[in-house]
Amino acid sequence: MDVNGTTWVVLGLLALRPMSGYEMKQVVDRSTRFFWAASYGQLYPELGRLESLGLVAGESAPTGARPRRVFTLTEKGRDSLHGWLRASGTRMETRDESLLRLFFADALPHDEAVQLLRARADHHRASLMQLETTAAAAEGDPPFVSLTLRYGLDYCRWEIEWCEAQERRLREGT
Amino acid sequence: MDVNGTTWVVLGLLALRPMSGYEMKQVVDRSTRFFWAASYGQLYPELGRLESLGLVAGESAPTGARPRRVFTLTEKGRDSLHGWLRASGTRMETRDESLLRLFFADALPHDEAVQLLRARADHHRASLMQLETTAAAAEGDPPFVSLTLRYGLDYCRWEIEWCEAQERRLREGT
DNA sequence: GACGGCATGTAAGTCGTTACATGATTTG
DNA sequence: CAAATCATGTAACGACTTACATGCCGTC
Repeated sequence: MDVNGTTWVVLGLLALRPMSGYEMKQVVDRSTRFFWAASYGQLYPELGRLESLGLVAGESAPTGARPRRVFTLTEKGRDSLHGWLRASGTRMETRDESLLRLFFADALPHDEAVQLLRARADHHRASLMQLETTAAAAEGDPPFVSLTLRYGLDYCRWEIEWCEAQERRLREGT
Repeated sequence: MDVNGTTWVVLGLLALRPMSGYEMKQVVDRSTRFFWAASYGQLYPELGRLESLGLVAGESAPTGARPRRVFTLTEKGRDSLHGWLRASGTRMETRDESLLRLFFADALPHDEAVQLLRARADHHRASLMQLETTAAAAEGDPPFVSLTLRYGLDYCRWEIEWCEAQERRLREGT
């Protein structure tokens, strides 16, 4: 059937409620973006593909004269989604420039190297604030949607504490 | 000067010691891979490019009749590396299929959804064991190299605890 | 002498982002 | 009426992986 990551984003979002491609992008940017991003260049072609496979059904729902297509999950689409949710593949990839810097930080004078921990903590402090704003407007989310939001909050807090603890350790340890 | 992520991997590794492209791949696969992977298809072309820019210098160092090139960091290369280490860009991207599943888990019966937390914990338990093996053979690493290893260990432990705690919470909360 | 590891390199293909083109609608 | 937002779509580019091609070396 030929799937990719975007497939599951599309099917998963439509399991929550019918929506347009434009709306999907907005939802992704406020939620899964932190662990799974998606762009228009992926979303729109994938919607067309999944429609031709019969996993989603598109219906015209214009706003006045402005064209607009709203998609629904078909039974077949729901089956695929459930199949993936029950599957066990656990692909996990990260590109973390700040950790890469830390890894090579021995090339820097010790003081400057330790500073990198502070920069990393700051970055996660900013993410935390952003997530807290999101959380404030997230009443009534389904339980597992709010569980991943909680994950984001807990993870940021852990990162901040870890960086602070290591900074202390390195300053004392000298 | 036109840089990419592989640029910093190459320069950073050569700051540790001179090595060949083949060796770089091995080192990456045992260390930065978890937060910054690199393949031959990136490493070899990048080494050629950086050599022509004068940031690294290649020297022939065959093993018998088997050709082999060992690269060294030039002064210019060291300057570039320091520039990047002091820069503040903090690009951070993640593709975490297991979190994506969790986000969409409301489409599943509650029991099965909770199971996803166990699968995620198991995955991190496996990573932890792998890192512990790495750690056992990591005496004498430079301080910030072992700091990132410690990060991996601490992060895995935190993930496992988080999943277990949430699983308990969801089972009790019903 | 077969197999696994050393060693370099590239071609093909996938994945993903960015930026643009187009045009309707709402809001200040 | 200008600017922001709604809405769809694609083209070009860059990042990355996989698999292959090639051949030497050590060891069982």
